Amino acid sequence: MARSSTTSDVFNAIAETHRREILDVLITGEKAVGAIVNDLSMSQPQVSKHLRVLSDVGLVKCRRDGRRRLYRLNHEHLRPLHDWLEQYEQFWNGRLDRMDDYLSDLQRKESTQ
Amino acid sequence: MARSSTTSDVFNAIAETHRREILDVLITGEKAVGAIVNDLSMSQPQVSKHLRVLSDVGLVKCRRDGRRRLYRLNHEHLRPLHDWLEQYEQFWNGRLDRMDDYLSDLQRKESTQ
DNA sequence: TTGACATATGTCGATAAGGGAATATATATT
DNA sequence: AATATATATTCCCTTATCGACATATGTCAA
Repeated sequence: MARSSTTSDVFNAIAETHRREILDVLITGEKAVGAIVNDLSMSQPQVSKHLRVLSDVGLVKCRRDGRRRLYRLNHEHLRPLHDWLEQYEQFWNGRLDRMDDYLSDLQRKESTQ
Repeated sequence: MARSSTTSDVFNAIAETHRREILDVLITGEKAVGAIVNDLSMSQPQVSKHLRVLSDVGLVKCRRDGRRRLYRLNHEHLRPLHDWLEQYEQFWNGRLDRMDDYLSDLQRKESTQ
């Protein structure tokens, strides 16, 4: 068996540097494919295909505007990643992380009330 | 060019379900390869190979103990993931997330003092 | 309608992944 | 020394990736 498909889940989808770059570009807001092509140095077909993958896993939504297609982030679908990562956050150091711990505790307490 | 190698960075390393499972098992603490093989339903060579990948990207550390090898998490190396994800956290909803925002603000303020 | 523009899709080649089975290596035991 | 145990490595196979290039699809404008 080969590696699991990039469209199988968010983890595989964001494993690609270029796809993360596309998401990063979309943070600033809705963008047409051409705009993304300009921002990053990628061919148009390349961008379209990566957008397809991102779309398949739900990380991105599309809207037509004339002959252009405007893509935007669909942040909620990064949840699985966030949730998985959260298990490990307690181990990190530094001020912000101690804060995170505090938050987790807080949430834990709330959820048992 | 094909997809970038799993050993190239953390993102690719954790794209594999089995590798995430291994990490999850190691959350409880140091474990020998055999123990991991027992916990998950994977062959020993399979586990060893995945451990190799995880080790290459630094997500896991190894220690010898007789003829066994004890593996443990190396949480800090999940940082890149955490940092990348953080950009998107502001968009999420719910109580905990509003808390996260609050924390980010707090840190931002502190860093500019 | 014809042509320009924006985007999507298909094909091909090179590369590498992940699993299975077999085997190598290292360490302990007798 | 011989054997058993624990783990790593190698080889082979099937499959999917990503990028390049070419082409199809869809939409607007004259």
